[in-house]
Amino acid sequence: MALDDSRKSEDRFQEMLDKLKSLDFRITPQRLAVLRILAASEDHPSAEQIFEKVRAEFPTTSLGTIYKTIVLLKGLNEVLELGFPDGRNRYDGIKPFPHPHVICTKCGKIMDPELMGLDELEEEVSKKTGFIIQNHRLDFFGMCKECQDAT
Amino acid sequence: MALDDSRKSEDRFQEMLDKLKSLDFRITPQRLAVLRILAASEDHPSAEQIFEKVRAEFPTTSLGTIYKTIVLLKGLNEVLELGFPDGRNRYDGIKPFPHPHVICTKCGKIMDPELMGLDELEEEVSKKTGFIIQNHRLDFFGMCKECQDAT
DNA sequence: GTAATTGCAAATGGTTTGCAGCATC
DNA sequence: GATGCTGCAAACCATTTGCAATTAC
Repeated sequence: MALDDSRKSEDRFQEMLDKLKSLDFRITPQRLAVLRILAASEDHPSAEQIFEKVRAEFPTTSLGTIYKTIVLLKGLNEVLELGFPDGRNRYDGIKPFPHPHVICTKCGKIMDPELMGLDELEEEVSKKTGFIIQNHRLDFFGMCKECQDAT
Repeated sequence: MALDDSRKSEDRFQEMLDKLKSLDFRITPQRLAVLRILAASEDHPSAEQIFEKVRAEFPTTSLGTIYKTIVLLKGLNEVLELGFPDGRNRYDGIKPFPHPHVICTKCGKIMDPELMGLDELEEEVSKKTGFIIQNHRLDFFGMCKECQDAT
């Protein structure tokens, strides 16, 4: 991880921690571990993956606590849940707002491409349908460079 | 339903039926019922909703058979599955290819807005990430006109 | 001290699976 | 008549829930 990334991760961790403190939620070692991992994970980890990492530094933690912490952070808009119908949900604590994703259907890698023009699309949809749009989700599915080369 | 819609629905039904026949799948009353309902449903029904409608005309049908038929049609690219992480999946047998959806978070209504420029977006993503894109999913979430007025 | 949080275990629920009997071709 | 399909019931499995014990404040 580059110095710049490590700096961003720390900032993001502090941001989430401040939010929890300001709302009088209790700061437990388990929650701190989840925050630290979410702030440092560029790879959109699953609940299970977060669990394994938390366990490494705090072995008594249970999976239920991971889920409860995620629910809490979702409610505070501090983590973005990428729900998938096969039940393998993934989480993004770095950019906890809607943004497009590119997902490798072979290895499961998830990346964030930078795309313009989504806000305009949202406005177009609103005009054409009369909906008040609150949220969106845009996923592209395909095969990543590494998996292509591995063929 | 307008005459035009009823005509389209019949065409679509025939299209799916022909596909099943050409591939030597057996034509059962249950399958015919599912095809007819999918071809006529603009509202992106759930498996349960398809089940209820099939049951109305063919009471011994089981939910398992509905799911098996859906799996079959998915494999033939004759139905689009809109999977949701809460397990309430919805199906589109009329336009069985990726297209954007607008979803009412209050009443569950799903509409198809006509949007341009998605193919270009797909190409942009491919260039920027090196992925070969095979598929995509674009959902907008919000509140429909009727639910706004009901407030 | 007390109210929130944890850890454990059981429940949830849409979908999938296995299999015996039945219907299609 | 052989094979594929149906109906039933059990299994699946990530997530949620209930509750007694523990911990942050």
